[in-house]
Amino acid sequence: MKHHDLILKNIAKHITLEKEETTYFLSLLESKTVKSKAYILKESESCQYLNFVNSGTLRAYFLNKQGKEWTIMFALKDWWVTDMHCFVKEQPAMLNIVATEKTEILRISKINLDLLFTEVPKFERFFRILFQNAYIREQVRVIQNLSLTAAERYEKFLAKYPQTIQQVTQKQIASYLGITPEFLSIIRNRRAKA
Amino acid sequence: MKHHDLILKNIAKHITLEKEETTYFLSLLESKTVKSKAYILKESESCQYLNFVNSGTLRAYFLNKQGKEWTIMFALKDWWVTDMHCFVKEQPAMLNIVATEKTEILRISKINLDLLFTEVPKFERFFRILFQNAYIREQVRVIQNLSLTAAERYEKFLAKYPQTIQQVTQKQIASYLGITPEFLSIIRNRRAKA
DNA sequence: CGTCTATTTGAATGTACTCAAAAGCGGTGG
DNA sequence: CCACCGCTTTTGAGTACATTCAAATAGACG
Repeated sequence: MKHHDLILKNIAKHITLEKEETTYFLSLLESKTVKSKAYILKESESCQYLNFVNSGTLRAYFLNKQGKEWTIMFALKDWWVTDMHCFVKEQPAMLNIVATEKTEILRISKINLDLLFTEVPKFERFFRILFQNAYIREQVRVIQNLSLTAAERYEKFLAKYPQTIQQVTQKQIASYLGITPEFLSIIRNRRAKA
Repeated sequence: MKHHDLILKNIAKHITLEKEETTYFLSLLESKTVKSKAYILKESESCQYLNFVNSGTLRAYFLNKQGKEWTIMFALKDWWVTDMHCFVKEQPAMLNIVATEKTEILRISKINLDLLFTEVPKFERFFRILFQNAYIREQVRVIQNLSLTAAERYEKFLAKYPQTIQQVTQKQIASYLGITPEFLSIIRNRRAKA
């Protein structure tokens, strides 16, 4: 499988590119290999890139004032991820993004993305649909966080993410669910008995 | 102030329209007055419209299996609102949308919106930016729901929404914050003392 | 093998909920 | 215009869900 196949497939879900548009698009991308536990973004840094996960897994998290981690998302293969707020508004990052295993990304800088929108306006459509879906997903998560117990949220998590989610610790899952690792341990224990 | 001034200003925040594009866009809109407590969308109905609030306030909420309401958003003047999931995927609505006071909306059907994207591709850009911002806002809400206590979330709510938010009851605010009305009452009581 | 971190377990505590009842408030009809 | 009805808000007691802190155990990695 070639380097760019996955991202081109991802894009083909929503728009159809001409050959020269494809070439142009690919020319704007940078490829990068990220070691397990290496960061591609740290809080307070500038957030210049929108990242596509070609293989591996990234985890984006937020550190609150008490120094606790809250996981915003696990970005698996075929996902897009960045600190969107800071990428868009060109402000220092609030999120940290770290690889939970060896990960290959393709990334595009804000400058190049703006260029892309100008040169190939079709991409406005692509990202319109991408953000539309992202918005819907976050809204569903808000509803679930409001209306479900921790145990129910854990079930949803298991249903949503494949078991293949490598190297993700329970501590990290707990921080995604909004609970302590100790309490997740209790939930898992009860669950195993039932 | 003319009927369409607000929505045109809203759009002008992100894209610039030619005169005939403006005319065409306006021709796709329907205007509608909604009485206080009237619904513009009910669960299981088809969700055909994307709505712009010209004046007044709408409230979108979700009913869970136990029959409890969870408020997804208060859409004030100058906001866009619909059950996005069902609008996009053309599925029965999961949300209810109701006017908390007399409200004027401008709405566009899915068919007309698709037409608009074809005829005036600039609107892809407009909605790309709109959804991008919506996504960022929901993500912030997720972070806050995870990492803040109910009392802290209430403070954020007060800071975010103007006092002018009419006719909104504490019960509804509680359902937005993810707590019971009883507990919001306690929070307000403690707050008044401090 | 030793070290470091993750996970489990338990006791004590805090946050938020349920249920019930009283008080407040707004709208409607007589 | 007032009385009543229905809904919202408040208050309180008892409870459940989830956290904190501490200590023991298990796993991962160099």
